[in-house]
Amino acid sequence: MTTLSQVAQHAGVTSATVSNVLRQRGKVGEETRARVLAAVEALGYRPHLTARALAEGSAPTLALMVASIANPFYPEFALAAEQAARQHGRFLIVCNTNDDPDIGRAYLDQIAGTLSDGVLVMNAKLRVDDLKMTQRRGAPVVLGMWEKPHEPPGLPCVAVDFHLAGALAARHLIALGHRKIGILFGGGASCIHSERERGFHDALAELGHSDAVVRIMHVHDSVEGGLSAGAEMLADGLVTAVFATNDLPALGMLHAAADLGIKVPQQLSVIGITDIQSARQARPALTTVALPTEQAAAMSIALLLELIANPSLGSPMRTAEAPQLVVRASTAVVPKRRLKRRSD
Amino acid sequence: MTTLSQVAQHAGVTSATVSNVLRQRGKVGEETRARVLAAVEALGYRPHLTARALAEGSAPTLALMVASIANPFYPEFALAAEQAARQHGRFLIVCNTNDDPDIGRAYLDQIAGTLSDGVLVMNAKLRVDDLKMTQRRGAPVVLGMWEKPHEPPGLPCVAVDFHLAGALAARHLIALGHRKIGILFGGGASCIHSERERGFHDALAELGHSDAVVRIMHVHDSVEGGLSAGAEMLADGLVTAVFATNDLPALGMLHAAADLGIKVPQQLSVIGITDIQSARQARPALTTVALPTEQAAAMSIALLLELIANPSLGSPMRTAEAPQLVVRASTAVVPKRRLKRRSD
DNA sequence: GTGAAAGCGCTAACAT
DNA sequence: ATGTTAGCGCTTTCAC
Repeated sequence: MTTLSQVAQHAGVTSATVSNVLRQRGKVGEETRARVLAAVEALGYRPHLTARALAEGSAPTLALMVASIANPFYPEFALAAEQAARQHGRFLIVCNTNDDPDIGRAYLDQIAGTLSDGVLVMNAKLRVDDLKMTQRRGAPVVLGMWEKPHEPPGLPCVAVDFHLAGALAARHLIALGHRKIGILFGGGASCIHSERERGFHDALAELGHSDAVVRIMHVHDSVEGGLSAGAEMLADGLVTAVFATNDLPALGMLHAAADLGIKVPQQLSVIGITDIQSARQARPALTTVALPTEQAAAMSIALLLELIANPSLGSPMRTAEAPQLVVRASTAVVPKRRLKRRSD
Repeated sequence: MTTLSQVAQHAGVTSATVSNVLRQRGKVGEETRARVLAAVEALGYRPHLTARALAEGSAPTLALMVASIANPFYPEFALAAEQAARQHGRFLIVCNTNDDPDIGRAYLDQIAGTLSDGVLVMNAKLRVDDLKMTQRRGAPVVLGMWEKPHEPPGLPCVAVDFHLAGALAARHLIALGHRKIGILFGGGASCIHSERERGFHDALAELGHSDAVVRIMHVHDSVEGGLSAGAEMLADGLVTAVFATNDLPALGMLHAAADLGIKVPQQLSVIGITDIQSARQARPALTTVALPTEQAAAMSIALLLELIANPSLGSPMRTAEAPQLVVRASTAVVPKRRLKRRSD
């Protein structure tokens, strides 16, 4: 390993000078500068980021807390977050909490404020107390996707209008004539998905179709969850459309329909929320409400960096662009039979 | 932030003693020990990992270099790697190189040996020279999945027998009676996939069916790549089975078949390699050759840690368990018609 | 058993 | 324009 002072020695100057030329700080003589640069080159010097961090009192990394990077939603967010961090000269440490608040806390305890300057949370399964305590220790925390733009969480966050996302799904289904709708409610009772479901119901009410929801099932937020619940929901042939609060169960529903020989979208419409990669790739391609995932990731990193630079900012809430309906091949107008049946 | 010396002061001892009780090192008096622990508790002290790293001359993080964490293959590997690292008290920095050797080099330059003690590479798009130089600087490098167990790469690695993976696919297809086989060759010409393809061909030769491959197409290693190539490959209805060197194009092929109204597996068999999550979830579920992804990740981390502890180990190669054929719903015996046609 | 002191590699005043 | 001098928070000999 080559150190600053070795470079200094080689260049016949002192390490402070080397530091200065490397960080373009104080004015350094043109000739000295060249000599230093040559020494850096000759010795293959690379700054020791850990030492620099200690001296500067700040770390070059940010922590990203997710339930599991293997969940198909996170990688897209993580990629965008890492790129954004990278552009600001920061590295990203990925922390999988496995939805266990204790693992999350252990992570926060260890790295927040020591190894990482800030924490980006994309996982609701962390205790708010732990997050606040992390903040108090001096490491900013931002919530990567807060579901209620109109109800700040008391922590810095980037809000995404999940209520609207649900509403968009409802309007789409109603516009297609669906009046017998099933809901696949993912991710546990008191979670982020409830806002989506509320948006769905509210839109239904606005449109005068509050009674259109004929089935609601809570499912594990996964393809498998949607698959098993789907088989049950589809059994009696009542519903003509299914709204899943997330793409994964929606995809599972697609499979359930296929297994039962039910044609999508001819006999059944399916809509999800998020627009993950596999939604585009599914057969039929999934109609869904796209979330501004990448934008939210980039905004989160930007906010985090601002908070690190200026901790007195409080708990600002930034709002990402609105979710957007993406119509693909899994939704269509309600089959005639169903429309008739409804009128009796 | 609470520092060691603050704790020391609070406990009426010196920081060396606090350090000792915290790291269970030198013998500390039972009574002092209790007092220190109480102070730690009272002040909410957490060790500053960066400072510790600098003092110890080693970092608590490992770097994982991947092309893109958003590629469906990497998250599973990354999760396993992070868990393994975690169990050894290490954190994982994820570096997306976007298949750009220059980005990879920039990463290596910056973090290897300073922020991270070692580098796990899951991406062939890094220059070997850069990796060797990283090693020379004192940061061990391990290749997460080396494709040739019988040809060590000159760098520490965990080998997975990709030749066998290809062979297993071939034997399966031949056993089912397929004699008109198309190959979707993913990931660029001189890449990791060539070993799989070679394994496929070698097995064919062994079985006396070298002429069974009637189409070979190079495709982008993605669902889209398989989809577009698939449409073309299937156009004339010649092939009865398709071997894709990776699951992603295999999945794309499934879609291409669906789009053309070709039934899988009744009219067409499709087999991939890897066994990513979506292979299980596809309809029909994809027959594939499962790679020991998680084991390779865990072994890679273990090897990396060994090398960090003992740099004089050289370039050991560990071999992960053999790939395994996983028969699901996308392959079946060749349709009769095809068998007949072959005999004319 | 506990303390004193040096130092990890770098930064940032402050001198000169 | 360059050098001197303190640290950053922790670990680790080496004395006592």
